[in-house]
Amino acid sequence: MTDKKSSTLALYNTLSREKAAFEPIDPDRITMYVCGPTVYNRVHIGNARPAVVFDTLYRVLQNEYPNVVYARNITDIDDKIMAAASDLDEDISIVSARYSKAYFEDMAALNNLEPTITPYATQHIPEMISMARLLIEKENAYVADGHVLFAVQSMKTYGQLSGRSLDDMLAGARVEVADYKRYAGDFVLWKPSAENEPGWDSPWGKGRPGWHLECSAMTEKHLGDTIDIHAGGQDLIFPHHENEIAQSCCAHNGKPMANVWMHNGFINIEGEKMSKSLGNFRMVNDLLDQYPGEVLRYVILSAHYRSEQSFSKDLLDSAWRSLDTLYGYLRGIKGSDSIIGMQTKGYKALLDDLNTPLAISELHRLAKQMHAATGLQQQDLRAELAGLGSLMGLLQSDAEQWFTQVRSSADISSAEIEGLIEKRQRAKADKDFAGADLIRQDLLARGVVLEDSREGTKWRRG
RNA sequence: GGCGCGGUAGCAAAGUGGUAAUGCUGUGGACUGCAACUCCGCCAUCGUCGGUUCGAUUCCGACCCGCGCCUCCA
Repeated sequence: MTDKKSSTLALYNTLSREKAAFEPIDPDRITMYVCGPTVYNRVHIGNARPAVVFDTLYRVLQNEYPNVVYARNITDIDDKIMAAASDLDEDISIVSARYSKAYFEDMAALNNLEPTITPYATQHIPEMISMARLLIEKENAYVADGHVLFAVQSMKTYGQLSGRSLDDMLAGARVEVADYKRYAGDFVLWKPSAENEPGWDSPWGKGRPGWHLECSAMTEKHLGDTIDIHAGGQDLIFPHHENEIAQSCCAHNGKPMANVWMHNGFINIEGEKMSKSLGNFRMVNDLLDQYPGEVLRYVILSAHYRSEQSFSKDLLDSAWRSLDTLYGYLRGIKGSDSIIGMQTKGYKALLDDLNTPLAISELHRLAKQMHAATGLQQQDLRAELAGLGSLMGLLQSDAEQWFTQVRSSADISSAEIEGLIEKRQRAKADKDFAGADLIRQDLLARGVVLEDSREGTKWRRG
């Protein structure tokens, strides 16, 4: 942190379609908003990508600036949650509480830091109502049939983020034209709730907010009218972010909602987008039964965030082996220092629009170099490796634990393993190699790999 | 139909106007009682065809192929 900054953070901005140097509105208070989950189910690995990617950005920003305010919301009122609640015959608040808790657990398992603020939609209903009201006053919105609708034609620049004209948008076949809409592209700010549906009193009767309004209201309240960075998955560009911009910009007299808009690519399964409708999604918690969270994180960070990313069992296994190699180097070298070298190739890679694949290659380079070095130099390299890893949420576990941690209740205990290793040691001393090999094979069959070295026998669960 | 992204070794994945990082896999060897780990080495001319250039995978154009968005969606 004492290094003087020589490089600058450059980020690709969806709005301008180019990479540009990041210029904070207020260097003493960086503001970032990332769209969080709608909590009606467990999340899949595709939902985890933005969380991991922008968590990494959060870490880099924290290293660059003294005060970073990172908000990631929970959408806890939505028709899908209502549907899930009705299926389960539970109150909507029970469903959303269960799945928001599950989300936090999954995100923590992936080594994501907790955001500074986690706003809940249902706790911001008054703010949403007042924003909808303001938009009606400014004639950007109108009331029709119990709904409040945003009139997209009232905003000249509507469509800028996604690069579409109004005509283009309507050319698509999927626009549902409700008869109360003045214009087919208008979207809902507030909609009426039936007696048996959750709702809040409003000037337009009992109802609930539209999805887009939630994020605009929460961003305004916690971060301000114009924020530094707003991020999410590519599929949010249109309509979600486009509509957020429309709402916030019109409510704030034309001020931009965010200076930088960032969007991560999708995760593909066999060349196709992972999605709930295709049924090819992998739930994070299911994967966590089989892989350490760090392996999932490594996979996510091994591709650039804007690219689409392949996902398969082979990749998970390969990532696991890569981490084993890295932790293997770390295993024999004690030390707890962590230094972030701001002039290093790895750090510069992260500053360059989060080039995590390049930064990971630096992790490997540093680890090898550390392995070959001795003494003080080795300690320095170890600290640098830990420091670069810390920016990506990698390599922060204890190396010994990484290899020996029990992963399932069916695992053989560490004490038993060590007992067998001792027995094998005696067999080897007696030149009973057949007996020694038998023990080794037995352990291998039970998921334990032995590694002999001058310092003795190391083992790992593999 | 409109808008956008991509095609780099077996699998992934960076990158650059001057003959292509890194990881996993495979493979030859060293180490080892044998293995495992580790170490040394090997394995691609960057979708196709043209153009610009002394020189292009990297710039331009055309074409082929794949993928995404167009109000459920990270």
